[in-house]
Amino acid sequence: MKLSTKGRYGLRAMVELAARQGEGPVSLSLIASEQGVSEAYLEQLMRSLKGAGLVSTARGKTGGYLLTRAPEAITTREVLAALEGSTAVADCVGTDTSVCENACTCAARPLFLTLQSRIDAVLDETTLRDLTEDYREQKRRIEYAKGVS
Amino acid sequence: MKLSTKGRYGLRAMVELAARQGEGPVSLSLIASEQGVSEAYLEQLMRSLKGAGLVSTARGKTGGYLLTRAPEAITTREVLAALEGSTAVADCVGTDTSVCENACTCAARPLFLTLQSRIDAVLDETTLRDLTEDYREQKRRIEYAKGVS
DNA sequence: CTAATCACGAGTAATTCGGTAGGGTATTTG
DNA sequence: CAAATACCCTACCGAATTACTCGTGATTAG
Repeated sequence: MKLSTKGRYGLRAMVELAARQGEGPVSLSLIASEQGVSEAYLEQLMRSLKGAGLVSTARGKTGGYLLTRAPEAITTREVLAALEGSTAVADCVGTDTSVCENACTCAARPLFLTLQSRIDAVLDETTLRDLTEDYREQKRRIEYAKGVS
Repeated sequence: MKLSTKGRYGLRAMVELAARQGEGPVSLSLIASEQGVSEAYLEQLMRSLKGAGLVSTARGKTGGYLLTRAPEAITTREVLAALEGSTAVADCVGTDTSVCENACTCAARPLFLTLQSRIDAVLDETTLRDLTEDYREQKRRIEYAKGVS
């Protein structure tokens, strides 16, 4: 059931990108240092995200990554699907219906179906904008705490 | 995000047990053949379930496995937790709060928290009885189809 | 006794996870 | 142009996990 680091790191990178929208291309090294992830590893994740059409890139000296859509138009489900391949809890409820379609005698399938629909509902209704707001709020609190101490 | 075979097979075994309640101890070989799982592997899963107190066993010639509670009193969350260790989607929202408690700067944590609560809600409200009803219905349809052909 | 059953620990092949290493290509700044 | 700074891509690798199997023993009905 657990999400892999791909999903977690990639999601955080996307939030970082959303928080810096309008600043122009954001470099890999900045995202990596800000989120505490290895540059080489993060690059792989960014490639997956690019392949899914969620980010675009600018090469060259002032290059970096950019969201292709507004943060509120990118759902966390899209992000996770791009990174983890799918958000399905079991093959028989995934997008690939060739496996175990309706002939499936699996006693647990009804559970998986409702589970999947609820999970996807949360992921569909949560966009990068939602997460970015929380993130900014969190950063403000940390800055404030620093000023006090 | 995907459930392992432990969770899937174990859940199916529990449904089989629930469907045969009142028939006395159900042997491993019967469950395994009925659900199409290797006997040796299933035994391990049953051990986990026994360790969690969800099934009891009878040894000897007419031995086998029994549910310790009524099917409607066993939630799918209990079963999955016994088999997979936990139903947490990330360590920072699991039962072990020592990891990444509230000081966590993770941008994705709010998402994980709501996701987790929705997942657990489904798993808590779905009992073995619910799945057993679907299973019996399914078996009836298959028997009927056989009679027709 | 003996055949059928659960009990338990060890081993193992395959896969996934979580990266690292290192070269290549495009673009910009000076 | 040249050098620096990006992204682009492939391959590999160690460790952990998954998904099993096997062998041996204990227990009980008939």
